[in-house]
Amino acid sequence: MTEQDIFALNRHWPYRLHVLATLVSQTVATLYADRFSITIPEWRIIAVLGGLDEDEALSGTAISALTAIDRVQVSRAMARLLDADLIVRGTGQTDRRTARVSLTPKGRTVYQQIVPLARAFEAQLMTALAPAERETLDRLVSRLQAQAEAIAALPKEEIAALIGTD
Amino acid sequence: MTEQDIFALNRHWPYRLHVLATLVSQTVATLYADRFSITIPEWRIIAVLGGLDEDEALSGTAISALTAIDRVQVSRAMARLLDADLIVRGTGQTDRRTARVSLTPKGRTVYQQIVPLARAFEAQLMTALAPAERETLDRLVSRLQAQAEAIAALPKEEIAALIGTD
DNA sequence: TATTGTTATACTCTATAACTATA
DNA sequence: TATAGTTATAGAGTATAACAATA
Repeated sequence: MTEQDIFALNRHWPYRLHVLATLVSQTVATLYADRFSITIPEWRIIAVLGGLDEDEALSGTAISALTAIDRVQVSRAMARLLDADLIVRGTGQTDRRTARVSLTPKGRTVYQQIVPLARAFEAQLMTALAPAERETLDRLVSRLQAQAEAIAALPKEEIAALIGTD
Repeated sequence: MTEQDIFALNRHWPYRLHVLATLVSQTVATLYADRFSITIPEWRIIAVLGGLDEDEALSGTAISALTAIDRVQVSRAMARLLDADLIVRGTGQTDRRTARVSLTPKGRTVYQQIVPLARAFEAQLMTALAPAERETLDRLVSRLQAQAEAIAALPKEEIAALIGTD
């Protein structure tokens, strides 16, 4: 077996992306859990609700799309947030199947406290890169994300054909 | 609330990294599950064992370090791999606490089949970037990884001090 | 019939602690 | 006492399916 035939896991992009994202998520998750007793999915829901005007609200489906959390998990995270009195939910006026979810005053307070924390953590992480490098990373990661979405959207047989192993 | 005070989740690096890594992992996980009935942690263990010479072996602790999977999860993934007859484990000769884990012939066959699949998938993903851009991404992500590790290694109080919110 | 959302099930991940065997 | 590894427990993530209410 020659040198280049050995598979180096730590040079493999799916692995590297997972290790980095997991380390970042876990560090942030610990911060949020310690200070606000909320999980990452709960934080993401608060984050999208916090951007709304006072009279606005989102449905579960909209929250799912905006947070990349699936419907079932949104439903469960919302149950916890309701229990903690951080969100309220009403019923859609025209379509009574849809929920109208928004932050309570208590939820808004958490939002206002957690956003500076999220930004400060991100700033600390990104000190590793110069501003121009951050823009480069932004561009490259956006293209990778688009490619990953394109591959994931294919039927399984087409993925198999694409990677030439069927 | 002015425009820039609104927190945009989809511009937040911890979120972006997580979404990308998760999408990639899930797509790959489905491929591996369909063809080899193995999970991502199992694949990673096979990947590091596959790089060994015939007479070499790794301990559980070494596997844990090389795969970024914690001891407990390594133990459980190894139990599944033993059950599937993909690995064997002996006992260290000098230190009988340590395991000596290596691939079975069947495990080596899986390794030889799955590595081209992993490489082909990665190649498809990385078609989004030109070779020079891949090198740039490599460099930037390595620096981010180092910074994330540096932050995660700090005691909680120091992280709090670092992000100036205590 | 299709969609919104909840509930059920099952498996994996993650973290912690307790435990054993050995050093 | 410390380390390698396993087992137990519990909370959270993930995927699927079934279901109720509504459209």
